[in-house]
Amino acid sequence: MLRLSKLTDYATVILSFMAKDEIQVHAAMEIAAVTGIALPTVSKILKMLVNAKMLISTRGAKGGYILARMPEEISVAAVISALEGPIALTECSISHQSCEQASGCDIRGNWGLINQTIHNALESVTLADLTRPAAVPEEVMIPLSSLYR
Amino acid sequence: MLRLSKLTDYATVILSFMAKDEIQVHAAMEIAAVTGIALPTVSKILKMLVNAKMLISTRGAKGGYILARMPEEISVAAVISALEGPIALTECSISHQSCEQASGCDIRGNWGLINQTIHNALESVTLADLTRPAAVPEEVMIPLSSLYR
DNA sequence: TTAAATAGGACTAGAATGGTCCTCAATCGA
DNA sequence: TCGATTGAGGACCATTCTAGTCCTATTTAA
Repeated sequence: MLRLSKLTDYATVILSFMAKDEIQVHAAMEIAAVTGIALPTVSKILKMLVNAKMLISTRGAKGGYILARMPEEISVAAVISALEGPIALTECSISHQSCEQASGCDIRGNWGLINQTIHNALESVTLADLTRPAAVPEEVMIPLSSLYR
Repeated sequence: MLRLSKLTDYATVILSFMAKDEIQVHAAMEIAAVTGIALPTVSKILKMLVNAKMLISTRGAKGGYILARMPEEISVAAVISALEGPIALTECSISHQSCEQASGCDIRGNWGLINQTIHNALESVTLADLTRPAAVPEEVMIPLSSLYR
């Protein structure tokens, strides 16, 4: 199914809520209330996004979270990476250690291309695109052939 | 990590081996020996591919498996679907049942676009492309804006 | 000083995944 | 006809991963 984890899904929901008024500080509890996601889970996700330098946190009373960058500068690819690590379809695409497959590994190079293609697609969509349903994002072409050298 | 299951990875290895001489019938045991994947696992994958009408099987002595279509006509998207079901990043993209998120669901439409984009990318790469490392696949453009109405 | 928030990590239950195995059915060839 | 070979179908298990919860420490505003 090529699935994205539930947490990543939640993250996009949370981030798009925050993107609506990006200069406002939001507490975890507020976000939980608005999105309907349980507080501990929201909290966990927010911490991950802070670690990924995607959000900035303020501790203490009146504290909370705020976007570190403009919604236009936060790509879906970045969100996925923050929650799930590097975007790659296959194991070998990440760690280039020896893979034990006897004959199959000449495929790897091409998997790299597929990964690249998908990465480009995800990179081209930003939080801003997600929050504005009818908006047309900037034109992005992904000519497969250009990925081959 | 946006990961593909190991079985799907294996499937591509198996299929590319079979694509090398596509008119030959290959037994599961032979494939296991060549690819280095354990026989029961190979067997399981082959059965799935048969169910997906991607391979044709012959029972009995001298039996085995053969590609149902030409390598050029088998897309990576089809392989993934065969092993993992419909390609979709989020749950809601598959079953359009009500999703309980209070405010986040205006995002859904745009997730659909991302899914479509990725699907197109995977659809545009075929088994033939995977087996010929240096080959340039047919030019495929994926203008994001065209996906919006 | 107290209340409100986040930081960091441990922990658990449940689901999914990868992998194995067994029995039945079909086909070929001697 | 019979036996060997090969796939079909499904049950099954162990391990890993995921989602989700909770606890304690730290920071800050009032």
